[in-house]
Amino acid sequence: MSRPDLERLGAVYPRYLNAVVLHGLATAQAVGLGATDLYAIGALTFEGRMTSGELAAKTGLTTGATTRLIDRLEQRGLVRRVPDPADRRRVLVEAVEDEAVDLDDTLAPAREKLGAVFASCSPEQIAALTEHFERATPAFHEAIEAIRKAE
Amino acid sequence: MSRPDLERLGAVYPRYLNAVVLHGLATAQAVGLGATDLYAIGALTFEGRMTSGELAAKTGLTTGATTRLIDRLEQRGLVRRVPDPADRRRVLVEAVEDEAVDLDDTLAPAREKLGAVFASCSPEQIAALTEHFERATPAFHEAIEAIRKAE
DNA sequence: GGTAATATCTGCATGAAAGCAGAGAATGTT
DNA sequence: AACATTCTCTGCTTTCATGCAGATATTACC
Repeated sequence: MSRPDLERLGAVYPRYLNAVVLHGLATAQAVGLGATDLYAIGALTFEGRMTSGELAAKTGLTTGATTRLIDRLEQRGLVRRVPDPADRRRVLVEAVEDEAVDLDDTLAPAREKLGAVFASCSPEQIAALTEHFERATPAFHEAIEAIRKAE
Repeated sequence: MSRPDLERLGAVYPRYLNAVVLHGLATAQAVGLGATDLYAIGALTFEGRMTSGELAAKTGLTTGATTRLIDRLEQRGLVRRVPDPADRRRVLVEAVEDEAVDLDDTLAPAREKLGAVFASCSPEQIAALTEHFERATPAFHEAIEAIRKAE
């Protein structure tokens, strides 16, 4: 791979990441949630129900703070507490589908604009992007883990 | 473009974005900054000096809150206030290079892991990714603007 | 030159998020 | 059956980012 290509990527990529994060912050603020709360909803939506403790690990919060986080989300009807039948100390938390309406509205502009970006891609480009996202996602999660361990 | 391709992208992409945002949050926390503060540094680094008011517009904060944001960053030596010679009401803010050492360390894991992801791409894939990032960045910024207007 | 508009800063107040330490409930371990 | 461990929750406290409204300084307009 030629050097100019990599240089261009190196210039573009940080700005891109910055924009993604800022969009996340703006979204959270628009729906009246903290950024961590918004992430938690995402995690619950994408990965399904999990225990309070698992959510604490994912968010990097203490278990106490996580209880409060779940309280907040439950009060807004975005999330539901379900007792774990197998271990009654545990609480399973699951996202309430259909209740994230305003969140959906807030994400609409991004969906629209990025939809346009993707729509003008060739199938080969879509394939390349999909593969990248698939590989980058675990990379970010590993980096998160490394960051937290280093603290 | 075939439907299965788009479905796969639709499944992967939200998780990817979630991971990026979470990484941003974890990074901010690791260096002891708020998420907004971290974004501000990025904006100043990538776009160069700007006035306090411009920074307020970019972050979505009031000018008062932005003054405090600059105070915080200045106290840590990450940012510098420079009087605008053309208009002495204004204050230009610029990132202090070389001072973001711990931030660099915190970003190191992501750089490494994502570097590996990019390194195993063909030149064509790199080109597709770079082009995507270039087009997605303004799309996100437009979406941010739309979100804030809708509020 | 005098008044209005603009840009940043300050004081004050508030709300919200998170940590910590201990309580309560359930499970496992010997 | 007793004890230790695990999981979530609660009370309390602290920290901190942010808004708001007014103060101050500078520039623009008439």
